[in-house]
Amino acid sequence: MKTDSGVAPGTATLRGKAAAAPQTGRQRLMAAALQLAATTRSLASLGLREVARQAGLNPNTFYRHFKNFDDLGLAVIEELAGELRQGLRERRRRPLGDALRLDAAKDPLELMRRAEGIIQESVALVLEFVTEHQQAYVVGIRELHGTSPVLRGALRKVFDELATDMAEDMLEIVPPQFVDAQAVHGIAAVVIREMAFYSLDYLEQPARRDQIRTEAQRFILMLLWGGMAMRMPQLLAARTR
Amino acid sequence: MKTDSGVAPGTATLRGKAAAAPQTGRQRLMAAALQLAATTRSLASLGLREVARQAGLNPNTFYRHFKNFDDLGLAVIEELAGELRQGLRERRRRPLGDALRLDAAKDPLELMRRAEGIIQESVALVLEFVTEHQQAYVVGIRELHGTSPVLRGALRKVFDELATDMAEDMLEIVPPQFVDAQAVHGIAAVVIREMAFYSLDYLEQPARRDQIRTEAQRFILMLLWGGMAMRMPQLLAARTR
DNA sequence: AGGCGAGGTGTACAATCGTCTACCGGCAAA
DNA sequence: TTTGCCGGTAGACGATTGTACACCTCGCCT
Repeated sequence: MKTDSGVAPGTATLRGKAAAAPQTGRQRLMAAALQLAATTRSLASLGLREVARQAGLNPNTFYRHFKNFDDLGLAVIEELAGELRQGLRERRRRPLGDALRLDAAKDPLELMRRAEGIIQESVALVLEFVTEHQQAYVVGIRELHGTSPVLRGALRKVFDELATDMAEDMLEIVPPQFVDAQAVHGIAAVVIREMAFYSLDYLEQPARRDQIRTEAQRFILMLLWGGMAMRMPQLLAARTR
Repeated sequence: MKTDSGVAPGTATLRGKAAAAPQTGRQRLMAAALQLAATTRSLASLGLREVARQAGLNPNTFYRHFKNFDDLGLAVIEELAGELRQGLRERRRRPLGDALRLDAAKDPLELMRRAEGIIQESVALVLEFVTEHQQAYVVGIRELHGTSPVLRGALRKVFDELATDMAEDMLEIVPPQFVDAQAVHGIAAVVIREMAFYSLDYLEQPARRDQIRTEAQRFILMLLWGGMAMRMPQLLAARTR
């Protein structure tokens, strides 16, 4: 393995053979970087030649498409963020028929009982999505605390958008007179972040998956209870007064 | 800057001059690694020569003390974890006189009102401690999601110990009949993790410090409310039934 | 007095890195 | 038809890396 072009030198003349992957060079580089980052090391610390080798391309080709490594990172994030956001939105919409919408007129206890079911499905959906996009998720979380301020900023924005989406959906489910609208966004942000943690565990410890799932559900439910209780402390006080 | 020994070649004959830092070589290497990791890049991706240069030592000296980079990382983590845990414990004990202990006989509303004050102090203490150990904290969080399974495991254990400490203290403050003991540990774990996030923001955005502080306080309080509400749902239901 | 191991230094080497310059095939616009 | 550009390759450069081998010098133990 002395040559730089690694797996398949693929001189231009042989390119036509077995073209099972009609990917453009740019996509191949991004995929290679993602795979390497997920298994080997941090995105920012990848080698230019390393990525090119993994992609089966000449090191110089990298320059044609990206100038920095931050540039590549941003492209990867942008692509994956779009996919993730859209995917989550689609799935989260699906199981919520009108039958599941919580009636504002019901009492809090009944509300929470039904919220429990909805949360159960939502958590399952997120975890399912995560397993399908394992690489992207691991790298995303890694880079969220990484060394590149550019990537960190981009990822923070992505997470914030996800939180906004989730808050929006939560407000559709739980009527606003039970929880503070601003608090809902805060809850969503925390949930998104914590789900990242749970997801890592979920991916790495397949044996504990059920336990992690119920743990995540309990946590979200607790946050919801907390939001309600803070909004209506008199409910808690009602009994002792 | 062509030489490897960087700042001060410090040949053995000149060593005596201005020995303001009586550090052993091992400590110097660890300090150098920490500083580089905090400012430059991930701990695992540091260069052997780079660290030695920063420490003002010969590259080969590294081998005398550590074999892997994981080895160095573990040493750094171990040292800092002890310091952090002890520091936090000391400080958390200080402001809690008997006067602040919450009486189990009081009603939940009064309990939460007083818990608010305690949380306020606790958050302030953590953030103060974080500002003092900025480097260690940043690196710790970075490496918690890093590429080295060894370091990740070690850091996870550290965070878990911190959570256990916090849970212990919480149970001293909030009587167990108001919250589930197991849930308290869960709350503490989440709080520790989230405080890590808040701390990063706190360090990076000095202008928003006050806002971040109150946000963290609100979050913890909400979790506490949630824990109580889950323990005693009949309190919430009491009003509407 | 002698041995010896721990901590430190210097030199050397192969490998890899990022980057520069030059070359080439196809394809689209002129 | 020619021109120009886009995506790809080849080769070479100096710099930096991890590691191996050899040497030195304390302090401690016997």
